[in-house]
Amino acid sequence: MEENFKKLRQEGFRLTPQRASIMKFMRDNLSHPTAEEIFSHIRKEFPSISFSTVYNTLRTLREAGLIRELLYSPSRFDSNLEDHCHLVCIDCNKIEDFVYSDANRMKTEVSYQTRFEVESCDVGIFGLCPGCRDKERE
Amino acid sequence: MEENFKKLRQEGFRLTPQRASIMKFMRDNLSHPTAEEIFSHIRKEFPSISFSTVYNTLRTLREAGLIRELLYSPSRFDSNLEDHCHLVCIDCNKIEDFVYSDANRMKTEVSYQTRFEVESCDVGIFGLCPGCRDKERE
DNA sequence: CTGTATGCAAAGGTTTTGCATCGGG
DNA sequence: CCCGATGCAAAACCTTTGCATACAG
Repeated sequence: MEENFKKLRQEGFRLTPQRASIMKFMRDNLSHPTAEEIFSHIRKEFPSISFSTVYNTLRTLREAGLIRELLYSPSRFDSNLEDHCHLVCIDCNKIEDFVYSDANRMKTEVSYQTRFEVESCDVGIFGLCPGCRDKERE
Repeated sequence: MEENFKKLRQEGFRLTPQRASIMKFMRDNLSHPTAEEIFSHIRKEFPSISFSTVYNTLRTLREAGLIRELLYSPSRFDSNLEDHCHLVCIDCNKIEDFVYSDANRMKTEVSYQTRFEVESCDVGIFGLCPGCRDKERE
């Protein structure tokens, strides 16, 4: 935890009590909470905290590389029902397909090792598409 | 395409010109369009089409099993920065982790075979968690 | 002290819903 | 013909932004 506080400061952000509380909650919580869930929990300790502080803090933590966000918004629609990877550009938001032959093996592994009933899967690979990568280097 | 029309009807939905047009657009379009992009395109053919028809149609096509939707909303936050799978329950929306050892190999494969600069990945496996699976069978 | 973070309210963007009318089967 | 689909408007939901105040460094 101290390490995370240090990293936050190294990235040029201040360590406020609200931020520390959210960071602790995230560390102790494996359930991938939504902003709403985080807000509800933190409010017990900081009754006056606002939604915007929660959102701002989450963005800050994301920018400091301390958390990741699972997000597709707006949602996207795909008529390709075969399991395949999506190469998602974090800059221009374009999505390309990438055929990944092991998708089925992965699903089988989950079915085999857990009691989860697998229906479909989506592999998102996030990064920079060739165009945006070149732009970034200019 | 005829096959898709047939399946739509088999699932108990009507085939309207608007739906047929959206289905054709989805089939010809590999770019994972958003509802807004679909709306803009379909409006050229049906100037009077409304956003709600687009959304309703997309839900219908999803329910008929003709398209899939890439969506996490509201977004979720994860302090586990290691690459891992998420088992997402499509009924109760809970997310569990599943360690998938091949995540790195997958990223390497993408780096190797494409000019995409990989930063992170997220493997979503969708289905029913044990609890909801049992509930469904009652 | 200085400038960033907070809290509030308001706006922005995305998706859903209610309802009268239309039209597919 | 009937019931589901459309189109419109309004609401609901999720997230971001602007601004005055508070407080971390």
